[in-house]
Amino acid sequence: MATIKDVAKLAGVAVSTASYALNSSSKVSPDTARKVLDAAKQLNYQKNGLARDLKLSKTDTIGLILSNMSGPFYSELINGVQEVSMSHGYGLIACSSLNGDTKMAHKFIQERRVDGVIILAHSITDEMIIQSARRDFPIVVLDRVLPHEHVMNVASDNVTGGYLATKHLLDSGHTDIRYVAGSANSRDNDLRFQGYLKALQEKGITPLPNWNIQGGFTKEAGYRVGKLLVMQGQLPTALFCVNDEVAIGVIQAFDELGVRIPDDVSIVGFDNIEISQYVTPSLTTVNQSKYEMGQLAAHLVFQALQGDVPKKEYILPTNLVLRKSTVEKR
Amino acid sequence: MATIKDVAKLAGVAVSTASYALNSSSKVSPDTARKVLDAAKQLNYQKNGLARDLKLSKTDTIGLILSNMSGPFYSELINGVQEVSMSHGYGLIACSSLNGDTKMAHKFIQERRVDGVIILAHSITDEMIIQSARRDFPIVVLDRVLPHEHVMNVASDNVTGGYLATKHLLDSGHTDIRYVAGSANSRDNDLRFQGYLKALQEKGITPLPNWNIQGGFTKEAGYRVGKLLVMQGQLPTALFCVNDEVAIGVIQAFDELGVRIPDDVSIVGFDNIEISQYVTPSLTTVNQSKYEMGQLAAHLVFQALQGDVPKKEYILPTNLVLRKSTVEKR
DNA sequence: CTGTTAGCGCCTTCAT
DNA sequence: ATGAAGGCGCTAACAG
Repeated sequence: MATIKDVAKLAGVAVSTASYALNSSSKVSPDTARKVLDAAKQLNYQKNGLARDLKLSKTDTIGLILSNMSGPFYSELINGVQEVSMSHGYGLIACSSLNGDTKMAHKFIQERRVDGVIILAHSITDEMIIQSARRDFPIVVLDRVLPHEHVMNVASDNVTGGYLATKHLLDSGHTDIRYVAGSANSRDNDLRFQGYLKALQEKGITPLPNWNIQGGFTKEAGYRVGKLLVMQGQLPTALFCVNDEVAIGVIQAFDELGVRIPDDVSIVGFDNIEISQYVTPSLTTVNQSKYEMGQLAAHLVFQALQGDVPKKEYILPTNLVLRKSTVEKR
Repeated sequence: MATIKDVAKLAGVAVSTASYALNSSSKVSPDTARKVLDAAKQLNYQKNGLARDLKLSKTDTIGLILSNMSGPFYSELINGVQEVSMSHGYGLIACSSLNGDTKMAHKFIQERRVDGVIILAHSITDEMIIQSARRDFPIVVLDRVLPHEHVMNVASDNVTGGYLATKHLLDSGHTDIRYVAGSANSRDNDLRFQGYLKALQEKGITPLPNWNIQGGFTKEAGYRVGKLLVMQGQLPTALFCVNDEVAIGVIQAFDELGVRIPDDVSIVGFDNIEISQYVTPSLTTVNQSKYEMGQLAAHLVFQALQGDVPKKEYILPTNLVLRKSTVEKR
């Protein structure tokens, strides 16, 4: 591998001059510049970015840590982050902590391989985050609350989302509305459940303990719950699922067992992932502003990087998307 | 930011000793190791990964360049790459060249910020790739042919895929089968079209020029083509679309205009993206082994990194997935 | 087992 | 406009 030294030698100039030329500084005469560039081409010179980053103590890139790079939820979020990063002349690299493998995340967060980081992965511990957040290393966490001088929190309004979903069902005449939960230790899950409870309470309905059904966050979990519900023979008239994937699993189970949606059971999901509009029946769901979330997160990183001290907590609105999986109860 | 020097000083040892301790080398006594680790904790020391990478001339991570990190096609591919990378103790970082922004890709490919790279993005030019491929910097390109000593090619069997799709339609009694194309300069598109032609020829059918319909690779393109076809009033009985997204766009247009699928028109897609099973009617399509593709690509990178010289070209099988968007012609 | 030291490749101040 | 030189933070010979 040719280094800048080789280029300088071949061009017959000093290293510093070569560096200037290569970075198109105006401090170098067009003539020498051309000589240097020629030499570089001849040697197929490629700059070592690591050396440059080390020297300058910055990478001009920000990192995005997801729990699963390929999940359906992330598409729009990524686009939001990407757009803003690009407009600031920064690059974006993403990694996942799939199966709890935090190795790469660790490299992002603890080893200065990026200038700032956005985290949407619960396998990254609060402790790890706190250890690294500094004025010159801003961290934005999505969907978790983590009070810290240099950590910013962005989340959707899960409570209102849960409330809207349940309210819609209530307004449609349903009274037996169950909640299909995600994992117990999830904040999202709790918040959505809170919204659900609030709506019920407003109507003076007290949910039975078994109305809160333990599920999970996956389609498979939803499928299992769906089957179980039918086999137990005690179908409610409406179901609010912690997210769309679960809802889709339930729909599939119901479909196989001859339960009609929405005629027998109305279903509402959460997230408004792309697939939700394509399933049959199309899924009524709570929309999160995923694209805006990505944009905001990235904006915050750059503000902090520029020395501003932005507000630390942000809640993005959610709204109900009416489709065909819910219907007025007759 | 504390450096290893600070840690060494606080622990009262030399930097090298600190380095050994921090990297849990056996050359250091448990006692000193503890001292060093304590000092590190006290200073909240965080290693500078860039310095380490520069010194060792390796990053232990490989890069994945996609044209759009958030496309529906990539999920499984990413998982395949990720799994293999992980099993080799390497990290994986991904970037996208969305809107032709090759800045980050450039950092991956030309600036040694990763140890090897997998490219599935046509905005990266062959020239750029050739410039960087070396024995110690393996590059795997997906869906393009690029003969080069240190570049490996992996692709799906697009021709057979196109053939199978068309053959299925033919076997179902269709004779007026049109092709909805992607962009003209796309190799995938050409290959799938070739398969289509081959199947027609076998049956002695000569396609009219207007059977090859210019579309694009997106849902919107498909939607436009769908509308156009109906407005022109000359519907074929079957359609083979360059990919699933286009097919879904067509389905949507047909649905809105009252054209029944598959009764009026049978439709076959390509890729078997996740959504294709959820649309109504579910989409008959050609499956690509996306997960295996990711695995293979990663494997090749690691083989090359270990000094092996793997075969340069790989074609992965495709197969037809029968669903409800096609039917026997009556 | 521990300390000294030479770079990895680059950028940039300071002289000239 | 160009050159010499220091140093970013780390690892790994080498010497003791």
